[in-house]
Amino acid sequence: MPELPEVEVVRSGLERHVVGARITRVDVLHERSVRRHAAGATAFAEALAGRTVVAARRRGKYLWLPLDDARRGDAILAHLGMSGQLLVQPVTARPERHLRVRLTLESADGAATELRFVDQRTFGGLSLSPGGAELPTEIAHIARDPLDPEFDEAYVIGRIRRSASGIKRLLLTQTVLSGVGNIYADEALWRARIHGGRRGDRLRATDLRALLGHVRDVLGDALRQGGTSFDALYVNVNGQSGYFDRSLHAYGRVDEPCARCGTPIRRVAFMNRSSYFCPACQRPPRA
DNA sequence: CAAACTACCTGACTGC
DNA sequence: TGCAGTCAGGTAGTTT
Repeated sequence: MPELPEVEVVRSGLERHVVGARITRVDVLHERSVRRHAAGATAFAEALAGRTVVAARRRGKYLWLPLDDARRGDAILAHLGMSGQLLVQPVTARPERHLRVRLTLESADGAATELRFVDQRTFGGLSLSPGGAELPTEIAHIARDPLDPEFDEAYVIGRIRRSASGIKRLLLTQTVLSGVGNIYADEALWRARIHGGRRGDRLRATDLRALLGHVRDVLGDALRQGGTSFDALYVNVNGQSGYFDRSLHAYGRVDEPCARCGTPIRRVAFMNRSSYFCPACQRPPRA
């Protein structure tokens, strides 16, 4: 399940293997994967043909690939959703089961490869952002992520302390800070010994500073290990799985002993998904 | 305006 | 063996 570390692994792979390549052909095999491109699949394919990828950027879980011709200043915008993958493959490789969009590329030395968007659950997708080379307007509302050099911790703490929502819900709100999903939210809260149901406006600034430090650490740790992978749905740009799941302390560990105190990890329903926490280390707020 | 809820999607898995 | 039900969860859009 791609969160920020996984998306960053993909971005750096694209930077290495796709920047500088020219798009010679686009095949949209599943309309839903380009649904964010309002003009439709045919227009998407026609607009990309002949263009050259000049960079690979990221904010939170969004990726974009600015294209040549600075006057146009457009970019391919991508989100992996739940199960999306971007794979660089030789043209001879068999089509993947859930191959949705295929970009045929010609690198500077004339070699042909393919950038393939593969996505089982089709929550992800590609689109063309007309003026989005610097920051696509479609994601202007997405806050900076904790690994961004210009991440404004004081601003984020201020936002949290003015909200009556639970802290886990706030960590998942991409307009407050971006890049954190269910897995890393649970891990950071476990590290900080804070229960996800505690209200933002009832947390001390010092505790929030520590929590955001843990968020940064857990994202950084996962990034150094190449991202998390649970079910082979996520693989990086060359098809390699991450292995951070072995280092998780809370997420997915229901009934297993807490690594700090031995109390069994609990699982509770939360926003149509699950939250995992240690009921001893992370004291729930009064109802 | 903030906060909370729902639709979207496929495949692995569980229980009868 | 088959089949219905559950679960995984990020985001946009809708409702409260």
